[in-house]
Amino acid sequence: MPTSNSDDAPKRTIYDPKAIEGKWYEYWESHSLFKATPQSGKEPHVIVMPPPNVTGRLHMGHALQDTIQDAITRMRRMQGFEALWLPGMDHAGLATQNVVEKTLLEDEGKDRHAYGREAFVKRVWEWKDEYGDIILQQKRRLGDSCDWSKERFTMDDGFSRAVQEVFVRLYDEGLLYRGEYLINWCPVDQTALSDEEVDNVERDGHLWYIRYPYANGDGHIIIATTRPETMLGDTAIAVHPEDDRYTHLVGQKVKVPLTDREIPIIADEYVKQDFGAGALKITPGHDRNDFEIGQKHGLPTLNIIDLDGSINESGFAYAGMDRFDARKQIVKDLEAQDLLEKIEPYKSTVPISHRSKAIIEPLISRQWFVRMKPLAEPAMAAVRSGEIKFHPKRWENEYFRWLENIRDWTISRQLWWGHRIPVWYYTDGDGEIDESREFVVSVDQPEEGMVQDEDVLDTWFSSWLWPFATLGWPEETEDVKYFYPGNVLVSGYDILFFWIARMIMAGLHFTGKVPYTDIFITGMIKDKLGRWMSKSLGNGIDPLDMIEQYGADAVRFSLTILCAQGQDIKLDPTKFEMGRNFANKIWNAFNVFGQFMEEGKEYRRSRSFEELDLVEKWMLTRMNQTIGEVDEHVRKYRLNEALATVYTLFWGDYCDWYLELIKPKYGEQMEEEKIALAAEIFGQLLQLLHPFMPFITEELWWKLEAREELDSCMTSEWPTSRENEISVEEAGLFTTMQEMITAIRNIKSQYNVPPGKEIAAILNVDESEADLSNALLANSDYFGKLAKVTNLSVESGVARPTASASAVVGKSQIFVPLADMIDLEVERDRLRKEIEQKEKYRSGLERKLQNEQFVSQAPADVVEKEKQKASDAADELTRLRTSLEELG
RNA sequence: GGGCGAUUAGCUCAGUUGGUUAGAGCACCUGCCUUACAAGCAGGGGGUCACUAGUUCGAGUCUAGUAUCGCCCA
Repeated sequence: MPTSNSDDAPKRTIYDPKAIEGKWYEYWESHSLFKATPQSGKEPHVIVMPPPNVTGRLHMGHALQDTIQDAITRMRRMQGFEALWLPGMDHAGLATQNVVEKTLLEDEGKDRHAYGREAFVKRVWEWKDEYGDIILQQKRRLGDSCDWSKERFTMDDGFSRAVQEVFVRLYDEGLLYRGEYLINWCPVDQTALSDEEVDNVERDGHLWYIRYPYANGDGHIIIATTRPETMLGDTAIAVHPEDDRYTHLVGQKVKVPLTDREIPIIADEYVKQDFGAGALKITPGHDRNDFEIGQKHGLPTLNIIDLDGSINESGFAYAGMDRFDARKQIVKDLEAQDLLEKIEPYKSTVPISHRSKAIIEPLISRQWFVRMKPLAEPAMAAVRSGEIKFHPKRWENEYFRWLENIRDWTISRQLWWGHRIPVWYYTDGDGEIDESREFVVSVDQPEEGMVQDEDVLDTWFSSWLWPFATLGWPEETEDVKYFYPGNVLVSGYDILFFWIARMIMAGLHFTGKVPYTDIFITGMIKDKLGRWMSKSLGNGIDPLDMIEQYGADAVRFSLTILCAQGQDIKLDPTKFEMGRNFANKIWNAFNVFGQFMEEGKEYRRSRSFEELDLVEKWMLTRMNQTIGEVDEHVRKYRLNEALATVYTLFWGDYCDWYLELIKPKYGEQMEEEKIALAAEIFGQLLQLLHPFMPFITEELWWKLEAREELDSCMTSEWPTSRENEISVEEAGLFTTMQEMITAIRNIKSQYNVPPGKEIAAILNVDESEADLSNALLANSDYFGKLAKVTNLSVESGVARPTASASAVVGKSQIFVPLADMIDLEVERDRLRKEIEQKEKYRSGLERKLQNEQFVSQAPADVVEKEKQKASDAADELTRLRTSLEELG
């Protein structure tokens, strides 16, 4: 009876990322290995990190983008660049103010007004100091190799100065103005917003058809509206100038129901004749299109909605009511007066605040604006000329479309947390602003007694300066001179307009240079059903949980391999198993030779390339070919391809074939020469993997040989392809042997021969292939190790032994004698199936070659290749048929 | 309404300038605890590349159109 003894059970070795990740991050950071200095004498490579919100927590989008930025940075560093990845945070005006306000309300029951501005801002700073760098700590868990000594915050002193100087400069240049225009007002956050902060969403609503009675006589005109409450602010009815139904009415007046006002009927081509009843009410005070029509026709503009979203004192009976309550009441009153023609269900587009999700109220307000057209022109030119390239390229279209239709930017915000607008007003005796005197635009207070504008600037008005203000601009610092302009920006398409486009404008306008030459636009991370991850859906995947569960390297590996050409990523936590399994594979692969290494001993290969074994030459050839491929993929920003290439090399070639062949039998020692080469190649693989999987590669780097303080895989020199260690011919011989071994394994599997069972095999090699014969004879042990062929004979012109299975590889035949195990019918089926397949393949090629146009028009090398394939296939078919005949 | 993207194996996705018999991971089937790894090894099955037409010697790849899904802008 077989007994099981737990002591005999194989020892399980599983890679434990937690045991090493913290240690190496601490090592890198404490030894200042992430630091970049202008004095290095090297060529700089610069990436500025998109600054996360100070209130933010690490999410999968950060994890993806940081992984990419870090991989590029680490690779460039290894390639000899002075690689700077500059980190920092954004003060995120509204978000931060909201967070602190909420905390104050919960803890102390006070709102910010109870505190007062100065005290409140002080509280926000205290909050920032306490919680503000959580996300940056989280980024360290990912392995981000940024230069923390250069960390910046958009509200720190130097940065604030830069923001205010930019304001003054734009004002002096006539690119910044104050004025009363229709803006997006958020009644919840009580501030103006830029167009980019407003989402237009389709909602189920209604179309109300309302009768406006003629002022002089009977009858009425019917208009259709989605917002009946705004009728209180109507200043005209518009019809299309060519609409026969209405042209005779133009110039007449109608009564605005529920008010005492009369308004004219005007003609404007903007009106769509087939929409509603073909007549449109015009409310210049609360609709952007109506505002433009109003301007055009010189209509008065009535403001009927207050900043809190309620109807103001101009609203007759509805004054004081919330805008949506007023809508209900107005509809009810219209109905009562028989002025409501009908109600239709209607999908209308409603403007929503991106942040608060409240319905935006367009209203007239005095704000500060940036004139964007003059800034947009050079920004477009920089991309059009190719000076800046988008990856993938298609985002250029989106960029152009936005810039071509750009509108002025509302930059003032009615908040307390942010950069105070550097504008000063004279006051009268009571301390009130004296509007009769011109304001002064200045960073510093121009005169005693003047008061500063109450408003602050849009957060993006500071972050658009990020690529250079972080380096000390407007001062001409060493950092600015050396590190600016940068190289690559990595970001998601969600902030293409908010940030990326504006940074290009700012860079060109203020420094005269593009801020970077390449923009890598990533896809967005979605849940496995393709939905955005959100708190409300509860479908988010926390990167820190994933790091905890699978390790940072695994998370980075999976995110990189999934990140293809800007496509969104549908993420499922099980995807990280891919990375975890690979890390475990790497870990265990080291043990194959690592277990034989003596501590402190140096292993250096003494054999030249020519003296190596066939499999070693093959492995080095594969290695040296692949390094170039990896570089090429990275150059084209195909990081997924680069990583997949190394993955295949490591797992498919190094582990599955090379290590399997060089590892010693149980109980035997491994030769030092074998260890030396295995370690040499392993080291290069670690280097190629390091940018993607920094922790495990660093750990194993130190196990590979004795290192000195300050050594690191991350600062080691990136491997280059050694052309003199490539032998295509010998690698080809090995590849043929791989095919033969696979064929034998296949036969064993088909005949249910246990993989471990020892067998014999006969290789019938064509006389023309002496190199192959020699290689097989010299390396017959490969067959023993990988297919348990203990008795291999290599011959020419032999016939098939009876009771054997066969296979064809190139010009060679393989016979595997299987004694009484052979089932002739099974073997015939195998061969017939293969002949059928091969014949189909061959006839396809023949057809192609018989096509005269192919032969005459296709490139010669393609035709030659096809001919070779056809003749190879014909050879193989002959051998397969012979085998079948020999079976009888 | 305008623009963009996607549609490839059961699932999730790669596929570069048009040129091997279209690949990977997971899942599935068979056999393996073979002393690095069962988070593994070996072998295998599985595809009308959404559809239609075109360009071409040759199309997953280029062009036009259709369908479905998604995103952005108005």
